[in-house]
Amino acid sequence: MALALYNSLTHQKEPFRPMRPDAVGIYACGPTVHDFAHIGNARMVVVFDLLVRVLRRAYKQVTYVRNITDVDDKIMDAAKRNGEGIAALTARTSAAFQQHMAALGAQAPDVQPRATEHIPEMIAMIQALIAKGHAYVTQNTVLFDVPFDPHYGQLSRQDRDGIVAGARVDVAAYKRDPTDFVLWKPSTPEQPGWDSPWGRGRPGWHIECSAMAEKYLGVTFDIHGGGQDLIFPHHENEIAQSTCAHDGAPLARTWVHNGFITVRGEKMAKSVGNVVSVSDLLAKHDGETIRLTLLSAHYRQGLDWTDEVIEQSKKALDRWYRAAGDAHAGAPDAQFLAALDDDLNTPQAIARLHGLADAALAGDAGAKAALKASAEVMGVLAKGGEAWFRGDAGGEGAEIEALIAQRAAAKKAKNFAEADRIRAVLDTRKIVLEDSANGTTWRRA
RNA sequence: GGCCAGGUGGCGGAGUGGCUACGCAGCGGCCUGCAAAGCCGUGUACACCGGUUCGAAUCCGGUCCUGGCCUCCA
Repeated sequence: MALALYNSLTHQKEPFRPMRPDAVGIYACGPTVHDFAHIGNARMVVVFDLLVRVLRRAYKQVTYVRNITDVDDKIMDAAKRNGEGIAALTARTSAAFQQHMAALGAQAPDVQPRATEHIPEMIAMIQALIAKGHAYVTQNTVLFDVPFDPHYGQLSRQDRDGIVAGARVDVAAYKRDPTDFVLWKPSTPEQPGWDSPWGRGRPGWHIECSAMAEKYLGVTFDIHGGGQDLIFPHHENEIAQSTCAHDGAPLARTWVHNGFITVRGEKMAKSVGNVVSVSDLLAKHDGETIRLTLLSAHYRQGLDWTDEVIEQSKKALDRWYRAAGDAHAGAPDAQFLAALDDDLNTPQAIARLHGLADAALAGDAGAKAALKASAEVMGVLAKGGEAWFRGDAGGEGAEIEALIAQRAAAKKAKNFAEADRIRAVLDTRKIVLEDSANGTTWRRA
């Protein structure tokens, strides 16, 4: 079965057909590195990581570009608050981002362009837009002329009147039309800035993605995506800039947007004070558990982040590791792959993994190998069973084995009170014992 | 107000015009010295009201409710 994806541009699920037979270009809007990544950033990363893994199985050459926005007002504010230079801040936060996403099993994109390293490309695109009459200069600011673009609003299905009517922000006086948006704006001497035909300044938010996508993927490419909040205005404006700069050539053929995460039923926001950071989660949970939780709901649905859903994912992984932890990966299961091909239907794919685990636990070696291989396509079950259940702490091992031996002796002597006491002691240390015909093994809870 | 998603059993969460989703929790049992793990069995679901149909939770119309976006946002 071939891959089908829901295209937010057409509002329907479509068979995916790349522009070239063996090569796919995909661009995802990455983080603005003003702070450490939160679980919402992570969902986008994990969803697109999975999409890229699925694409790589089907196409020889997949080019995955995910940008890093390292010039932005929030970054300037954060740097000021921390008494830290902007370069130091973005170096620190983007390094942490790489680390945290790797811990979630996300492979690095092929290209991770930074906005600050592509200023000339942005200036060139802005100049082209001015030359074609799609942008105008006023007060050292360059603005995109929205009413001049008849196709504006096709992605978000908003017309100009609706945008104006719903506006929550005061319209800057220098705009010809309330919907016009900034391509370039002046910087004060203490703000980061670059020389340009319009004076020293910095780019607007949207132009970086248009310029960098063109540089690395060409004028028109296969897939563009990000969180669904980016549909408007960010992606709408990208489409406007790119298509107008490229004489009507579309920016991307398929648009993929992932849903939002709520935290215990509430919107996750700084103002609510419930932002869940990836680094905090990694301190308490294995990256695979977090990854599976992020994939436990379909990517376009909302996902409510609670301790219960994390616990469920942990239990699922325990079971799968028990069923196939040390197996050699075989070929991934066909039903599993079909579920992913169907617009990344991870809940159905996960259901299939449970079925394979049942068969594997019943002694089916083929199911065991298929479980291992299938789960690895999803980016989980990649460790050995030993590593999963016991972790790296080797120093404790000998001591635990000694206690297990003491308990075995007590059991042999029918001294069950002593045997249970030893088990209880280990239990307080979150060590669980499992007796079987072949002896006793231990694992961390 | 405009645009877009949704409302499924105690919870999480797919799907479908007629056939058990799946998982977690619960309950009963097997196994076990007792547990853990594993295994077997087990329950009430498709927001509401109409309509189409042999048959709808699934299609159509209406109602109610929830969430997101409407120039900071993954």
